[in-house]
Amino acid sequence: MSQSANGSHGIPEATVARLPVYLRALFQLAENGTATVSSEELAVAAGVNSAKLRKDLSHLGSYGTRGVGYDVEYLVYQVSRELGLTQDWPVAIIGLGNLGRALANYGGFASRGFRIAALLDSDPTVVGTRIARLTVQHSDEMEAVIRRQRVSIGVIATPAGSGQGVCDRLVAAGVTSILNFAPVILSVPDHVDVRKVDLSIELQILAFHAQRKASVADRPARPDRPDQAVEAVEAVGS
Amino acid sequence: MSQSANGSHGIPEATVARLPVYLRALFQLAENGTATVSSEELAVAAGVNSAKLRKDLSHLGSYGTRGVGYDVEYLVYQVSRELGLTQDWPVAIIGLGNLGRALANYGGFASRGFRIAALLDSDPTVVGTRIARLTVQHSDEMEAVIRRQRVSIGVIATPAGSGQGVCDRLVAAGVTSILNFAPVILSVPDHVDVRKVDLSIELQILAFHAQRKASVADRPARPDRPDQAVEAVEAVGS
DNA sequence: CTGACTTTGTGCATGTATTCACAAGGGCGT
DNA sequence: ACGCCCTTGTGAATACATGCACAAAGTCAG
Repeated sequence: MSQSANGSHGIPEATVARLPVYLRALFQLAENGTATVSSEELAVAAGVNSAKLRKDLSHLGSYGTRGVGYDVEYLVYQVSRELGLTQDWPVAIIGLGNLGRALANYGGFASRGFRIAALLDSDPTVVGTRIARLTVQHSDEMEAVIRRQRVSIGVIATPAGSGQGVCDRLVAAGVTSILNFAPVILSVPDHVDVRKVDLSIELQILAFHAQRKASVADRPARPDRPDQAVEAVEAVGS
Repeated sequence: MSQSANGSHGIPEATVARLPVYLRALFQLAENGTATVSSEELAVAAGVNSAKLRKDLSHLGSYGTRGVGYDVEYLVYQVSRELGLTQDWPVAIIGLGNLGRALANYGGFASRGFRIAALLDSDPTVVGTRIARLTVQHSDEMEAVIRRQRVSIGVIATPAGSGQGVCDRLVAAGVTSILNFAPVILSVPDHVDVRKVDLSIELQILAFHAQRKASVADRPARPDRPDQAVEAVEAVGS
């Protein structure tokens, strides 16, 4: 076959970011007992354009059947494999405040290859407590725990102030994938991947669009309130 | 005409997504007492290329001074205003499981114009409890509460199964901005904005890159394990 | 007042992503 | 066995985003 596309470094970033969405839609279909799905149906379920979906899937290989569609189970396997979900990814969560606890208890976390292997915190009143069947260990043990458990993904759920420090120690201990929930911009060496999840940023983006909608709807003028100055400094830390 | 850019619908989406990051960097600088900042410095603090930063800011207007840089306080105000943060955005959180509670207690949430105005849940054992100075109300009250509090942004923190239903009710009650934490693809009318925050998706993206790194480092062959089939259906619900 | 120096704002080239539209390919009924 | 019909996979067109490189515009020293 004309195997071209699927090569080992050929998948665009935008496509990678959508594969998990497709995977979720596929699981839903499988749950419903659907055996076969067309690009159009899957695209609707995933909330994207069908041409985009087909092009995305074509980067993994030619797994559809013309005139029929895609076999759901087979496609689930191919996408999972491409994303690396057929192997085990031990995850460590650092910081067990409200958010860290929520993450530790979140069911969907553990599924699909991700396994919470360690919980770490520096607060002595939290260390030693059990959360989601694991005992919280002290941050001093970070390096040892990471090596022992072969942790490959670190989740930072600390206050902003500790974010960079924790990140540096994770990197030093050999972690090369980091998911950051702390509202701080992390700097890391090139070989380390960081993804951030930041609800404050998402809210601000929503506010931008909401403001636009409001100013269009009401009246094209007076979108702001010039009399009320913004309060200058807002602590970014915990 | 030189003034062109700043028009009422001229800001690219990619730029909007970065403005909150710049804002955070600016707050940090202001906290340090920095009065003026160059595009290069700000770019480093925000983790982007300086040309990109300048182009982004140029979409809001010409707020820098050549040879000097940007006045931090003034830029904070301009970016805040552009994002709509100079006005009040009442937020309702629906679903007060681990995640909802973490969000309600999250300090950074309340700052910068966002104000938690209501907490809603359908579980009778949760309704009536107080979280972060607010009493949890029953979901049945959703429409009334949203109108009374003039809620404009809804945060969905329910299990996946309830996500679409809650979303529909929010939309029906007039909410046009939704932040979705439930692992489900929401479908909404065109005039409604949805942003999703999905840690499982972020982890999968990290896994993809980690896998690539591993297979490049180890040996260019054998990136997959053909003997170990993927376990087929994984419930997506809570 | 002048000229050297700094940093912005932006034209242009390049790269990446999306979407259209259709030929290529495969199933299925007859 | 054949041809119709459906859906994939992809070339080509378009739209969007990034980054270089520099002229325009300001500061500041003397």
